[in-house]
Amino acid sequence: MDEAGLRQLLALGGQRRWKKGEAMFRAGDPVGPFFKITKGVAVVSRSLDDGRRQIVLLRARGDCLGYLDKSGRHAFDGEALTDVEACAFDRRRFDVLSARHPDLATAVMEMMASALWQSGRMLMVLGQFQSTERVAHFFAELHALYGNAGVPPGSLCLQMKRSQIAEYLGLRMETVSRAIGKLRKNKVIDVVESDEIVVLDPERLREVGKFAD
Amino acid sequence: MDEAGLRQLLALGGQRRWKKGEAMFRAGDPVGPFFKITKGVAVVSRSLDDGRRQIVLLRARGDCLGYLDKSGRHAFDGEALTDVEACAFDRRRFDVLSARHPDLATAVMEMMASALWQSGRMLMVLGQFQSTERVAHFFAELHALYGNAGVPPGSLCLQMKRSQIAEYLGLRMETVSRAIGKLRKNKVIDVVESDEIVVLDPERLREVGKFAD
DNA sequence: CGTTAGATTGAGGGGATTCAAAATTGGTGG
DNA sequence: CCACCAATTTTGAATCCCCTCAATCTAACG
Repeated sequence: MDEAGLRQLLALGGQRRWKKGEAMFRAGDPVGPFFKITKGVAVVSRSLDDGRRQIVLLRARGDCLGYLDKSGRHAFDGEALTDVEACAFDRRRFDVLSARHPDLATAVMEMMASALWQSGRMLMVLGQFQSTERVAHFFAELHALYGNAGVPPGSLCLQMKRSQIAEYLGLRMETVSRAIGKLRKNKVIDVVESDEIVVLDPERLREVGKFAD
Repeated sequence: MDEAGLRQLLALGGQRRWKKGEAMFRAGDPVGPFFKITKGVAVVSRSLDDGRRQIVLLRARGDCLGYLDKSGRHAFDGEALTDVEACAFDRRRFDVLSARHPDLATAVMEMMASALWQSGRMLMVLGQFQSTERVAHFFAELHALYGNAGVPPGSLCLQMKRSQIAEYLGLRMETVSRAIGKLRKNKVIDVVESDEIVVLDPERLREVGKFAD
């Protein structure tokens, strides 16, 4: 994307912040701007009136969220998992700009394609994997992500409580805890301070979690 | 989209056909053109080497498939569920055209957004619903689709074997069969000829299946 | 009428859930 | 620095739901 376009794009975005646990948007609310995260982690989720909740997507720095609408209203809930900072983009002005800049439209499509690919993988995980496989897959996924972004090799900071991991993996908190225990007993991972885990055997972790690419 | 653009678009597409059960593309294969279905139903799926398989998306007339790639290779399997006819579009030429026609880019984005919305809903189904809820949800979804497209009100032609429904809902064939039996006993649906079901009580079907909009 | 593919039904076992208790962690103020 | 409390995690026991494996039933077809 050329410089002028990039400057215009940045000009569109107002910086916004949320505290850990705060709602960024709620399903059913009229849609406002959408967001591109510059700091922190957020989750996109969906809830039933009986309390059941499913986390649909994890979003970190560089990812966008809040763009899915059903006739002008948010289709999902968005929540700050940690403290979050994000750029807010006005939809209409963004659309106008992207009509003039094909590169931008391409970037949006690539983002959506990546989200689709990821959720296709999660459908496999939720539909076919059992608990230990799901948890291993989750750790392997984080391991692959952190692989790029520093920290001592093999060390993962979860930033999610067991109950949130459970909501992501379609399990109960206790089941997640038991699965972690099993992986620990098998020396695949180690747990330090309950929200930091160390990958002892990446090979086996990917194997148990059927994690490819 | 204007007429000239539409004509160009159609000129891009070669018509292709598949017999019921045939593979349209396979995960790992180099990507070719993508497809827009003009007749029949197809499924997008993903398999593990141990034989477990998850159907990720159902695609009917008007839907596109085969556009998701991971560095030039198909990320999923595509299969004709019934006999299928589709328009095949060359990616590169399509991209060139869509760069000149913002409307086309918008249409693609809307298609992807709809697929994302749908798979978000399926994540909820697979992660949180129990068997009868899943099956009811599935029927309610079909009911809503067929609602538009004729046939006597309440009558659904499945076109899927129990084992395929099972692969879609993350269950076993036998469990699907039992769930159907339960819905039948409760007079929510009735079964005729094993691949045609009649919705007796749409209200309760949507209720059991937590189906909204 | 026999054959075959698909659907249903039954019995038994296993994995995840539920509910409850115990252990650990984290935060706060003394 | 430690005591104390709240929040979270872990563990245990009982239950439930789904899966597995097998047998039976049904429908379509030669």
